[in-house]
Amino acid sequence: MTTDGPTARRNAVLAGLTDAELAGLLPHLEEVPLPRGQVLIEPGRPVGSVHFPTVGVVSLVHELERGDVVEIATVGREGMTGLSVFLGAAEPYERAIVQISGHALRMTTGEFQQQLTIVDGPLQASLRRYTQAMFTQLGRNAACNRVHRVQQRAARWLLLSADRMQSNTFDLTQEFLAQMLAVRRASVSQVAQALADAGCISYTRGSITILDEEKLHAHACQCYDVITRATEQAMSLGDPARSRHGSPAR
Amino acid sequence: MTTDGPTARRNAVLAGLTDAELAGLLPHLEEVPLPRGQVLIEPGRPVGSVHFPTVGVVSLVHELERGDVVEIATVGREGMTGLSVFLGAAEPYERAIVQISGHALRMTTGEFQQQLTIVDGPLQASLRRYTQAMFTQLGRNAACNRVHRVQQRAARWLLLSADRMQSNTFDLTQEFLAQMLAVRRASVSQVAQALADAGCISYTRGSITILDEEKLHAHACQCYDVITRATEQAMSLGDPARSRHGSPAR
DNA sequence: CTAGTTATGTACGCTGGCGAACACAGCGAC
DNA sequence: GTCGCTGTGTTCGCCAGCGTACATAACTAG
Repeated sequence: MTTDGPTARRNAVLAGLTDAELAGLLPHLEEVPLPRGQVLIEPGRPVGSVHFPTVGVVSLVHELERGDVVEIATVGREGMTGLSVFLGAAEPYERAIVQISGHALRMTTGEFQQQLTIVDGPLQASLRRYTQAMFTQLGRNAACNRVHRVQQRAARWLLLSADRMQSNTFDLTQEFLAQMLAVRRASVSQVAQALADAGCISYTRGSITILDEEKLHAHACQCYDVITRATEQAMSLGDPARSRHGSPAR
Repeated sequence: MTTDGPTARRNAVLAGLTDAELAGLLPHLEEVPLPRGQVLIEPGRPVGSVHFPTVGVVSLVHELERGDVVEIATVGREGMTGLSVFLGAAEPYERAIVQISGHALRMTTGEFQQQLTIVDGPLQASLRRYTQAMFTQLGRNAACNRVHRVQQRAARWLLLSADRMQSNTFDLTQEFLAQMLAVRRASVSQVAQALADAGCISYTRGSITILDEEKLHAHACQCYDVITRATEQAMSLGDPARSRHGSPAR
C-alpha cells in the first residue's frame, strides 16, 4: 500500500526532500495508525520498520533497573523513529512507544536501508539535520531532567506535544505523563491542578486542553524554546504563527 | 604541522579508517595539547576546528539560566568534538570544555568539511557509528540524571574518565566534578569520602586515584556498563582487559 | 440501575540534596 | 617564616519530591 505526496509532506523529514526523491519513496511508504501504547522499537531487538509520524507523539525511553522508565526524547511530525538504522546501529538502546495516538508513514527497515544506499542526496542530508536536532533535544533533556522543577517540565511537555499534535486538545492521562517525567502520579496531579488554577489548561479524565498557550509558556522552562528553535532550524519547520518564543533566550 | 599514523590511531574514530584514508587526513591533523578549562566549542558560534582526543576528557555541557551548567556527555579518545559539523549544524547548542588535560589531533572545520565531501566512505561510516554511540550516551545520561544518586553518578564519572585517560590517576578537583554532576561541592565531598572509606579511591588536593576498579564499579550505576558497551560496539574499541562489565545487564 | 474499573484528589511521614556558611589544611609567592 | 589562595571537611535548617495509602469521581459493561 502506498500514500500520496501531500500526506507525506506533513512529515518534516519527508517534506525536506525533492519531488523526485519523495516520488521514489512513496511506493514503499504505508500509512498506518499509531495507537497509544504501541511499541515501535524495542531495545536489543532489530528495528523492523521506521516511522514518519504525521500526527501523534512517540516517546523514546530508556529502561533502567526493574521497570523504571525515563523519557529521553519525543518524536512527532518533525522527525522519525528508527534513526539508529540510518546511524548503522545493529540494535538500539531505547524503546519507542506511542504516547499520543496519531498516524505515521511506515517503511520496512530493509527498504529504508535500500533507499539510503542509492545516493548521498537530500534524504541523507535531511536525516543528518534531524540527527542534529535530536542531539540538541537529548542534551537539553539531560540538563532539564537534572535541574528543572516538575511543573516546568510538565508545562514544556504539554507545549511540545500540542505542537506535534497541531491541536490544543489531546488524550493524555496523568499516569502516562508521570511516567514520561519520571515522577509520581501524585506530583503530576498537583502541578496539573496548579496549572489549571492559573488558567493555563483544563482537563477531564484522560483528555487535556491547553487554554492559554502564552500563560502555559510562562510556566515552562526555557528548554521548550531551545528544543523548538533547534528543531525548526534543522528541519525548516514552518508555521511561525504557532511560534511562542520571541526573544532568542537560552 | 602534521602527525604520524600510530599517534592518530590512538583515537578510535581515526583508527576505524583505512590506511589510505587516514593517510589523506594526516597532513591536515595537528597535534595540540588540551589544557584543562580550554573551551573548544562555544554555543551559538561557528565551530573553528574539530578535535580527535588521544588522551584527556572533554565535557559537553548545556548552560541553563544564569550560569547554571550541566554536563550532557563526555568525549575522549573514543570520539571527537565538533560532531555537529558532520551533522550540518550551523551553530551548536552545547559547549565543549576540557575537563582533564590531555592531547588531541586538531583539524580546521573547513578541512574537515572538505574531507567529508570527497567520498561517502569509511570516514562517514565511522562518524555515523560514533553519532550512534553519542546518542546512547546522551539518552542514558538524561535518564541517569533523573533517577540515580549522586554517589552512583560520581562513581560512574570516575570510571569513564579513567578509561579515557587510560590511567587510574588523574587531576580533578571536587569543585570541577560537582559542576559536571550539577550538584553542590559539599555533596561531592561527602560521596568522595564515602568512596574513599570503602577503599575505592584515594585523593589529595586536585588529584584522584582509583584504587580498586571492581569495588568502584560496584558503587556505580549500570549506566557505566551501558555507555561503555554501546561505545565499544560502535567504535570497536579494544582493550578488553579493562572491561568491567561481565553480564550484559541493562 | 448496579457493579466494576479507571482516572484523579489528597494526606502523612520521610529523605536526598540544596543553600549558605564557616573552619581548616596544603601549597606557592614573597 | 607568613600571607594568601585554593581545595576540602562539616554543619544547619529547609524543601521538593518520594513512597504509600486511601477516598472519591467518572465512565463502561452487564
